[in-house]
Amino acid sequence: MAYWLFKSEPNAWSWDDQVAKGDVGEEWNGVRNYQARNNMRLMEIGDLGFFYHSLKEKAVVGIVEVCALAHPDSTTDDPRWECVDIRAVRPVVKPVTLALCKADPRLENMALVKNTRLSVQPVTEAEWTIICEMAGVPF
DNA sequence: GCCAACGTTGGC
DNA sequence: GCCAACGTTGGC
Repeated sequence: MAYWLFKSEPNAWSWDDQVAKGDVGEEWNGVRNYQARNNMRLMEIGDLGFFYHSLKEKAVVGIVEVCALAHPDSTTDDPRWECVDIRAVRPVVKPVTLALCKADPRLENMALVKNTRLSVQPVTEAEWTIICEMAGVPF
């Protein structure tokens, strides 16, 4: 069981869009970055992730679960690009902002803090626990 | 809207 | 295989 973080611009694909897909979930498509793709190839069914809104909001707003392994990205014919499917599990009680993560010395090595441009990132178990606590989510 | 950071591309 | 140029992301 591993933990991840999925970054999205809310005007392109928001938490509400994700929730509307229900348990069927949705492809996390459109990723054109090798590091992000490689992370998705490592994912297993049932892995959990944070759903993060970039730009104006800059906060973790929900919890998602991987519900399909990496497969070709349907938005391109280029065989290099693959993606997983994810489904919404539950919203957070309190959004955890980037500023909060930066302010917590336990999170200073988080990819979210150190590598702001990576759109699909690994999250350590320690980071997962800390942010779930801050978010008021029982995981 | 600007700019820093980073990734990718392509010429050599 | 190096590196300059360029494009994109995302925080501010």
